[in-house]
Amino acid sequence: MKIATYNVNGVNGHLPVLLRWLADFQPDVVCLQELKAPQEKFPETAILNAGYHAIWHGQKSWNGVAILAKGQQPKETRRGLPGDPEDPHSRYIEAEINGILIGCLYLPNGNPAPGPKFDYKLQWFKRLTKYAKTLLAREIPVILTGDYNVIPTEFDCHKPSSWVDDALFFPESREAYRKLVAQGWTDALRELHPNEKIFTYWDYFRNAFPRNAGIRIDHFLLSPQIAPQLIAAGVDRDVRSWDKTSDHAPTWIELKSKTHRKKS
DNA sequence: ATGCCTATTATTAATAGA
Repeated sequence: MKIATYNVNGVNGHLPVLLRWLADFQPDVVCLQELKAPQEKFPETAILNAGYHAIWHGQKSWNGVAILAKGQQPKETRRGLPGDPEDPHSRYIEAEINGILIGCLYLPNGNPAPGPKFDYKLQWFKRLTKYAKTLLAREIPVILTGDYNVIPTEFDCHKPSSWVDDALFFPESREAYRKLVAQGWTDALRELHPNEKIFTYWDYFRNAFPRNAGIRIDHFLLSPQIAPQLIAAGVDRDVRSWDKTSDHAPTWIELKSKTHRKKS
């Protein structure tokens, strides 16, 4: 079972790239962020024609998240994080698929930092961390994936010195991520590739992709009830080189199916 | 130190992204 996360940076603006990638890669589940489309402008028909059923939470201009499942309807279990009913941003949606609870999140960017946007980022992080703890307490297979907008360590970026004034790399952001993972989550890509430079985002600026000046900010966190099934993880870097592409690349994991697990 | 580039919304400039 292949599960991917992809910050599309405009689901309509980059629809051709999304459809081409879906056709090539054939993931079973996809979490999308930055739809940048209101609820009624989600390209449901095009995605259905590609073989995927979807749930989504749109928003005009910014944010927006979706979960796609190949050949089946995702069973929605939540939209919006608990803790602030007034929060107007569409940044969290959750579904049950094949007995796995999948949370798709788009954590706030937080720039410029410090400032009110950074405060919002840390507040949102707190809500996520609190909610994540309740998920772990249920002792079920859970995957929290998406654009965390956090560079976890110096090793997760091309040149740490150029990110020190950025909300993605602020000590508070990294500490919040560290605390979240320390609840008992497995950072899937780092787990399987502890010594590899892995990037999921490259600036449109500065010729960043050809220079491989990237950062790792799209993450998969696995609960202990699903982590043992992790068999592969990676980034579809090629997609970042396509014409009219997002500044993120699709990031994915592969899980052993339960029936196979019993054999090994 | 700053802007670089790109998408969206709304009119050619502002805002946000990271």
